[in-house]
Amino acid sequence: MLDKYFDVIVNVSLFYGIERTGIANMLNCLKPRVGIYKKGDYIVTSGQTYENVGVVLKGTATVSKESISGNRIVMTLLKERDIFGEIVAFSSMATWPATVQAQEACEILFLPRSKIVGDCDKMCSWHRIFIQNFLRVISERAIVLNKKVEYLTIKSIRGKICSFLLDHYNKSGSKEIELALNRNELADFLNVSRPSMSREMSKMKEEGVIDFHLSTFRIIDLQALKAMSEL
Amino acid sequence: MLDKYFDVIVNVSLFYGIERTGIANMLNCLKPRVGIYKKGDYIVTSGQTYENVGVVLKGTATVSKESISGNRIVMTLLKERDIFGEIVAFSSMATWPATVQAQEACEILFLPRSKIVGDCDKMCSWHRIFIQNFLRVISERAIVLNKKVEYLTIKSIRGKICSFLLDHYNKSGSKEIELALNRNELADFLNVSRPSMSREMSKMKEEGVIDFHLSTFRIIDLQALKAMSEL
DNA sequence: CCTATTCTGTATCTCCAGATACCGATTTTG
DNA sequence: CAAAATCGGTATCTGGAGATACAGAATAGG
Repeated sequence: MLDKYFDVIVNVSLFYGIERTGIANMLNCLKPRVGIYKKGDYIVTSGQTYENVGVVLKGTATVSKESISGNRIVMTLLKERDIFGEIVAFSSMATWPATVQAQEACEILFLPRSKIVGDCDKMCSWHRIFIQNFLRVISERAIVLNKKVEYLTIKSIRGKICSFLLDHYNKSGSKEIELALNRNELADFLNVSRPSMSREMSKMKEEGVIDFHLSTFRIIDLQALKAMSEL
Repeated sequence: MLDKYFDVIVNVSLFYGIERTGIANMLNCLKPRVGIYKKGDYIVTSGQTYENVGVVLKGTATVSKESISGNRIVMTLLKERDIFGEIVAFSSMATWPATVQAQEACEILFLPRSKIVGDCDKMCSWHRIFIQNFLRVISERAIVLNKKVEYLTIKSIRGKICSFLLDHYNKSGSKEIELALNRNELADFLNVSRPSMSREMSKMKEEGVIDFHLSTFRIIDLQALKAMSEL
């Protein structure tokens, strides 16, 4: 029944490192449900009883949260192979904290939370890997959030830019940085306004700390960059 | 050998819901190590190879991070029964991202990461609970971080205060709120300066939206509070 | 119970960053 | 290839929040 989705499922991070036959056995034991949605359909709604971890098999969906005053804010965009609800699964929350809605026609795999840790008696070897994967996915989500908190905590725009560039430098080891984000997205990520960010970047270029053209950045004065990274 | 710590261990969140005998068996299988530290000793240092999840059995310790420019910033204070390193355990990180140092004489339990998911063949029932606990602890850490990101993303001080109070209201259901934080801690948490926060709170009091005296707050105009919660 | 210390509210001054508008550069698309 | 749409840099103006200083309230400690 899940055969047609197999090529997608095999590449879902929760199943990394498990062979096709293992996954097949596992799905047998997890007894997942597949939901099919039309564009605009609600996949889960905020406040609804939480029961399953979701996996997008096909299509795209938005994760949104109703703010206190009533406006909906889109928080994430989900695409094929993305997971949602994985953090709620094992917390003590009983309901969905956000709404997931089909942005285009969607097919979703639901893995029952109760089955994941396994009442599968023999706790087969692939099940162990599955749980490790689960732990890894959640942990990495936490690490990303932690990093985000670090950026947001920096007060000045300059400090944010410097930290951002330094992190890239530390990861790649190269003073030449190619960003995947455009200015709007970067400004959004750092939680500042685009013109203010541009202004600050231009100043830094003038001062000879960095150079850039469109999405290509180059660190010129590494020392200065470090010194300014936490103003 | 671990007998003297048992009353502490029983109350560690990772072991919730497991009977004493279960915990004893489990510790047998996890083969943990206990480390004893004097005040000021380094328990783990940033960059060191990651191997164990830590549990504070006795004493207090600080978690600190070296910023890029070299100053150390204390991020958390650990006390008896607190866990550290639980998020790194299952990520793909190979080294400690922060330093943990004994603030007073400390005794620490180290649970080897490799044993946690269990090469314990029969995956005993308490082991399953242990892993569920682990998942819960990490998930809840992620949820807290997520909440923190929400607060930090709000631009205005007023918005932050409103959201903060509303969250408390939603949790307790009461318009009378007793805070555990003092002004400095609250300002720190919201990442604003204390005088600026006080100024804003006073304005809101004047406007008849809230009332407060020291750590006792009262919501007067709930509608107004909601309306302002995301300026 | 009185002193010392910490905590909280308030005023002033300065300035950083947001909002807005606009233009040129770049990319997309028909 | 031309027209349209998106994207990026810059200028101006303004407001909100930070820094600092200080005084009164609350709490702790002897």
